[in-house]
Amino acid sequence: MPESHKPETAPQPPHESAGVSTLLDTIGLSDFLCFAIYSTSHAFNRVYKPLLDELGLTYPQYLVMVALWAENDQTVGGLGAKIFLESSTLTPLLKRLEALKYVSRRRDSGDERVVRVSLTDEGRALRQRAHDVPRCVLEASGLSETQLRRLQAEITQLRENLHKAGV
Amino acid sequence: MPESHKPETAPQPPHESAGVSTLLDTIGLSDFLCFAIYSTSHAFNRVYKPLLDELGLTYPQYLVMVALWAENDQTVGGLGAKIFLESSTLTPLLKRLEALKYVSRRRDSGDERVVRVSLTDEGRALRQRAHDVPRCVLEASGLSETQLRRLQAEITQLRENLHKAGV
DNA sequence: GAAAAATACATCGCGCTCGATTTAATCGAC
DNA sequence: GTCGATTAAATCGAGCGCGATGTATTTTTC
Repeated sequence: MPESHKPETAPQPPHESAGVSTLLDTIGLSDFLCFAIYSTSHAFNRVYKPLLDELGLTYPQYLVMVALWAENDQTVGGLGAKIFLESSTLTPLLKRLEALKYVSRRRDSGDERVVRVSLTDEGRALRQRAHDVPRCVLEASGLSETQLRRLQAEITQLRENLHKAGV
Repeated sequence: MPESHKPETAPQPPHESAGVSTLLDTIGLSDFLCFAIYSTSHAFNRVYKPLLDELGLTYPQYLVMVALWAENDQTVGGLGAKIFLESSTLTPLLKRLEALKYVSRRRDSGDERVVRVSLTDEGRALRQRAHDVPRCVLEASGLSETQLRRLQAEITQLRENLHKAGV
């Protein structure tokens, strides 16, 4: 717990030529990568919302559907590992998808601890109705597919780093 | 509402040489930029949590404190414009910061509609205790400051694009 | 200067997210 | 086979986030 003794509060002009530690003292919100990610995540959500409203889905529900369209019949834990969500988040979310008739939830007959999540016919059919969603979002992003892929790869790498650090 | 009639569900191998529209049919979660952002946002949160727990703050509360350290005495609306949050989110959050004695909330005497949020002495003092947080997170990110700044700028641009699209 | 419109914040309901804990089933050691 | 440890989901409480709505104050319009 370092106890430096420097002046506080007043909006200081940024020191362009300062070293890292000094920079970290004088930065504002806009300098935080985490804030850029945080706020962009919300911005994506706002773009998705009107598109997903038509399907009756929220964004995390949509992610689950995408995962199931790619591979049907997954466990709660398996979905959580892919989407990085805990069962405490997924269980109620999946119950809502079940209430919407898009998925079914059944205990695995071989291992009664496991719950298997599968697409219903309506869940499968939804894929067609959701067909244009990624294209609409791609357009809203204003990025070329090349830019997008590079950015996607860099951020995914960043996520891996953070996971490793979070041991 | 496009009504194509193609086979569904089974995990198809990605067509490396396919055009955009076909690509969008066969992608999985890992191909979505929005998912990379979404999951990395959560990953950041997990890195921040143990650091902020010591200060009694959540991540969005920390953002408000950062904003106030940069410029004291801001309105609810002004904070919301910077952090991209609605009053429905900020009002209860600010009340919690007030309960923690880090900020005070007062109606503006000139315009009684406005609530001004200011740092308390404890809120100012917290800045010292939070001094190492950005450095810890920077280290966890595993990025050089150069990489970090470039990525931060690109994502901020992306956020601006999404805001424009979301008219 | 009174009525209408706009502004700033607060309230409410719903869903997401997590950590901590609980419950049930399976696996391992013996 | 039984006890203990492990595993998989579910449950609970707290906080975030938003859209819709409400309330009080200000500004605008006439």
